[in-house]
Amino acid sequence: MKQASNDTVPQQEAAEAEDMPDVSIKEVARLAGVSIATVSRCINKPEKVTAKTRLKVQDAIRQTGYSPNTLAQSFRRGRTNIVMVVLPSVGDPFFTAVMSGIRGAARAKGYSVLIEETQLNKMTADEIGAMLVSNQTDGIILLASMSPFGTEVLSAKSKRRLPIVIGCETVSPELADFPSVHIDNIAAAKEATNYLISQGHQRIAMVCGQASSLLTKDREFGYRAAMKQAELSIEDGWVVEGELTIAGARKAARNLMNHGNRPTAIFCANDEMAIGCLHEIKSAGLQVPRDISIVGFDDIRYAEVTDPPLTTISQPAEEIGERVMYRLCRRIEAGKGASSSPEIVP
Amino acid sequence: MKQASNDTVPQQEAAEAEDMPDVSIKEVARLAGVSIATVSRCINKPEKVTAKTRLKVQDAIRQTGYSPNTLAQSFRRGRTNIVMVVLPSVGDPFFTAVMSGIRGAARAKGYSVLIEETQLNKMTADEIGAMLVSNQTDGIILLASMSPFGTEVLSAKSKRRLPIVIGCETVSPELADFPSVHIDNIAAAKEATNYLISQGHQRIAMVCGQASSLLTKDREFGYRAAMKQAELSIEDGWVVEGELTIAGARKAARNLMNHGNRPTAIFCANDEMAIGCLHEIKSAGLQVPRDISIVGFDDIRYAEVTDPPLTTISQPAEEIGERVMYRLCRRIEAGKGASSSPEIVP
DNA sequence: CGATCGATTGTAAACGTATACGCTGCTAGC
DNA sequence: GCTAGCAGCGTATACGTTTACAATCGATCG
Repeated sequence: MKQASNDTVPQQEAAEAEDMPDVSIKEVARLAGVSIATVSRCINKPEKVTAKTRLKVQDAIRQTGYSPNTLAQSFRRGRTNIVMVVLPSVGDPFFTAVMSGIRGAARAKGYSVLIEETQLNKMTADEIGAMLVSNQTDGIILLASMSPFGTEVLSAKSKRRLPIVIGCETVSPELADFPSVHIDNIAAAKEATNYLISQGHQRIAMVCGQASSLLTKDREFGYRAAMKQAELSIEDGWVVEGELTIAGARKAARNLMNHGNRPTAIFCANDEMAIGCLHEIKSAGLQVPRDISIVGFDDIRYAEVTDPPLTTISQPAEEIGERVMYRLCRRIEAGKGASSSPEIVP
Repeated sequence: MKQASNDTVPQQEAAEAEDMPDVSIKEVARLAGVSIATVSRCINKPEKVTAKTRLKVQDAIRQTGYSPNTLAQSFRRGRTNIVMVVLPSVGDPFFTAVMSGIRGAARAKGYSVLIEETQLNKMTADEIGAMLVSNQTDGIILLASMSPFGTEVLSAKSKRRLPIVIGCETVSPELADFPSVHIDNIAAAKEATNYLISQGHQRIAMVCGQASSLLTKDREFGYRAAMKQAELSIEDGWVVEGELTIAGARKAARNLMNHGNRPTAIFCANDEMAIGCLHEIKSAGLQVPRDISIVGFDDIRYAEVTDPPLTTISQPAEEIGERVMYRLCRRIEAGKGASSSPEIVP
């Protein structure tokens, strides 16, 4: 299990194509015998140029191996065609699926995607602010709650007119102004809880994430609502807050198993935690679902290969990703106006 | 399970800070009563400026809410402080872990990370080429094999002097010039196979990825070497090539279970496939490891929560990520020269 | 006190592209 | 054949920043 590295410098340098370090539009213009304006037009608005000159220019481009300096273009146009996605962790398969949708839409629209994580290397508010304000990007998709970072976002947004769209995460009051795409987490959590109730469970616990995650808080809210509606009581200690990781879930599961009034079912705020609970419970010698039932949330692909298969609430992750990206694109292209009316989709 | 969207336009506009759409260095200079050069120096080389003027300038900056135009900076400096990472799929937990290392190092060095996937939306060679050549980035980390995409990389590299470092993926001959960081996959695969042999297995199969992935090919090579060394034969149909997904692995597992001479052990090229095999075999009513043993590769975090726990070859994923990023940084900073001698690390 | 040198600041050019504006030449209508 | 109109192209400027070089200021030393 060794790690090997080699670091040889490429030697075959002057190959068939003598490498041109920096061929600019000027060189192309000179070679084609036209002005740089014409070259620029050939590239960006070919219909504004005669077929003849277009050919000349295209030849020159091919000959020089010219490709426009993206940095200069970005600078001139004030556009980078890069969007930033802020999410808690790229390790979460759910966000991975959302990213997949975002990326697909981004590719279709000609954008690159820059990813920033909030959880991984605990960022400071300053870092977040700097990140958002460094306008290397044309817009931002927030999949993570920004609430721990104060209102930096707001100021960033008001100063630079940077389009921001929120996905997945429920919108906190101070961000209510931004467009957002997400499922109705409260309703979905109610559904999950009702499912357990319909199976005859009365002592139902919940494992959710930290308070900073509005997402899981909404799910907790739905759970409590469903319990109340069914007139079932929630004992102290049945709602466990843990890190949104396997390890965090294990700890939560231990707490629940040691509870004086042990629940017969657990609703987990996401699948990763459900998987952690499942394993911890089985490790403790209990059986699932005979002794304790578990329901997860997100329907990540590992949910199908657990033993027993995990019951989970499915989110159309990719679709959410696509939608949020397209929404952002509209925002970017529209500059500022053009807001669409709210949509509801199944 | 509804999807709700709201798209209201922010209304509270002229808050306390009247938003300045585009305050440039000129405005700051005017306000501070100095030249723009001095302002620039205050920001980039504060030691070259008197404390008094520095204060004046800082005041002006605060007053105007100025922040440098990153696009102009990038253009001027010819640097974006963005690096690109090309990988097969962000969904793979192993690459996620590598990314985590990359990202940590990137943050430390002041870089943002732009991620591109090759597998997800099957890219054409042209797309890859365009991606690589659009020099919005200061350097590229290749975690995915570029072999399906021909030599675009090479030409991109020779034209622009774009630093490229390869990680994880074994280096194919035409890319041997680039620095790379990876474990010895052949040795690790041998180790895995030898482990199974030491457990008394004689009929050992392997599930690996497509031919395009040199990575899994190397692992196959190691497997074959170990088998040969132990004088064990490999029957036709024992080496199954499948997609590097759970579904792909299931199919492979079915093939192996239906094999006339059914193997007693399977070595999988990665954990995701191992998990797929595991589940498919259990679904077929066989027991693991009683009937068939399974060994995976990568040690992703879901490996610990399978039933039974997965035996797997661990890679220092984060460390690889860190190393490859630091290597790239050196490349970027050194411009062109400064190659270090090969290192071997446990 | 004056000259010299170093520290500090200002001036101006450059990076590569996009485009507003003006000029040229062509075509068509009379 | 002349002119009006227009398509095609060139000239020149702007974008915001960094930096080489010049200029200025102050201080120190002779």
